[in-house]
Amino acid sequence: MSDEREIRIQRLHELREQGVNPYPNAVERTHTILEIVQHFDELVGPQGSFTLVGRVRLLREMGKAAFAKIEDGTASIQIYFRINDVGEQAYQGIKLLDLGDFIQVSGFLFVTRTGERTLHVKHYRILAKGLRPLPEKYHGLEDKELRQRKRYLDLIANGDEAKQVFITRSRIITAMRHYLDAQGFIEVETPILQPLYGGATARPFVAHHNALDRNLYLRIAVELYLKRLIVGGFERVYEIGRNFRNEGIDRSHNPEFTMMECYQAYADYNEIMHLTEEMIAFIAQEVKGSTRITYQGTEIDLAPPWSRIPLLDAIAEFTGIEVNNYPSKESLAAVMCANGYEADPKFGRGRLIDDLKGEIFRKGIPALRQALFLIDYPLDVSPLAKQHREIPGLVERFQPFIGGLECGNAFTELNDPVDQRARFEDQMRQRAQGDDEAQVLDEDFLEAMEIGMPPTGGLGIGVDRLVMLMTDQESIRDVILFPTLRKTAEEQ
RNA sequence: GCCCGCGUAGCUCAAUGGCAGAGCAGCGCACUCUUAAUGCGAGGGUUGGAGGUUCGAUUCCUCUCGCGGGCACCA
Repeated sequence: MSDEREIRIQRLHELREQGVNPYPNAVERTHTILEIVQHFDELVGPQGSFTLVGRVRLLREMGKAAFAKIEDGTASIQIYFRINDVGEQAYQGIKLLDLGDFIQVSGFLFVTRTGERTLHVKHYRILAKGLRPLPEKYHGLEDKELRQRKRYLDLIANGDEAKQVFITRSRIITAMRHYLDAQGFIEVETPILQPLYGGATARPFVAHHNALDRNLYLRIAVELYLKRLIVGGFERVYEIGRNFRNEGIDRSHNPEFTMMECYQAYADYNEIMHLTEEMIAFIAQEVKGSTRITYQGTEIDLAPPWSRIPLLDAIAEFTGIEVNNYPSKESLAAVMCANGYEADPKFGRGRLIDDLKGEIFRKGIPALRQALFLIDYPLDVSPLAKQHREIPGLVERFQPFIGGLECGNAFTELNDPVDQRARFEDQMRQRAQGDDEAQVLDEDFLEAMEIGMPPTGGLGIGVDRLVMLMTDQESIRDVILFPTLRKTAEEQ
């Protein structure tokens, strides 16, 4: 490795000795390569003069002529050097060029004998010298670890395919903003460093602020801050931002991930369900040109309306367990074990029901791979959601599932401060019993709610998972440019 | 955290209880329309790391690090 680097450094010195600056400040460029490629037929001919820039991706020397391929951010094109045209001295300079160098080339356009559109170079100069070799040109970079650790190499070596995921990601977020803005939502920014964390069931990362000499938490959700803004009189707010949860890493979890949360005053979860399916269908239409997507081999139509399935009905249908027949956690745990499911006795009844939810998705049932809403969840695992208007023990909560991926969470927000305090106190009891993921009581938030919070519907969407769906990626690490990884051997 | 799999040259991959190989990249030479250019030549490795078994380990065993998959946890 250092061999090749040494050689390139040597060439760098040679360039400097010849009075050439290998890293000039100013660049000339008349066209992007894409502009040239798209209008080639109009521009072709020996009278033309075009100046392009790009990275050298291929270099074939043939004695007194040479072909290369350069690539800018838009496209790539073949270029042709001939000793008669660039001059002997400049031609010898090609020997100091390496794959990966950036160059600026000027010349006219022609078509080679074999039909390749090519720039015939009259003048060139180096724009930036690369000191390390690029990944192999044919197979590209296939090592998943290297692709993630050194994303720049992935983007170079695997080209359009690698870039497309992240271009689509950007478009998805843009489309999401357009949709919400058009619905009258305003985008806000709330603290990432929080004195108390809340809004989700998760362990936080802890940071220390030196000047204040206190710990702050990286947010696990933005929920409680957005609700304060609803109290403050904003009717529709949203935030798209990073959340941090101190938990394991797997195909659908990264410790830092992007979530969109929105809150709409005077709405309930039925209206939010409508918003959710409309928004995701809109995004698909904008990004894919269709509401139909294929995820991991399954065709999914995101066009509304999606089916709405009460959670307990789904569990009954796909596990045979009628949860309502087992009103205590002991009886539910017993029937779960009898049916071959694990039931950890330290969990509450709602949590057992939530586990059954996980089980039905693990079965890979085709009906559950479409876009759907599971609705009406147990109260004790939903401390921020309002009690169901008709069914005791449940709350008005739903989760959108697409392709079997849980990609959000929403409810009719609890706005009764007395009930909210009781729910927090229940969470604190669970915390005292050793559940370190139970939510913590936020007195300032309760005070806000006591000022008066209108009936409100709220939604959180896991943006990374939405990107996975729209780009047909099986791992969240493939839709995050720099996913969280372990330390390398050198770092330890 | 637990279980399974993987880790060989810069990249993509072979191989074997007995001298570790190929293609691409790099180096030298030749070649004025190439297309993963071609031909000739010479290089390149602590086989992730540490230890053990063995006359001999890259191969077998133990530990460890990293990656992937599954489980657990969560979204």
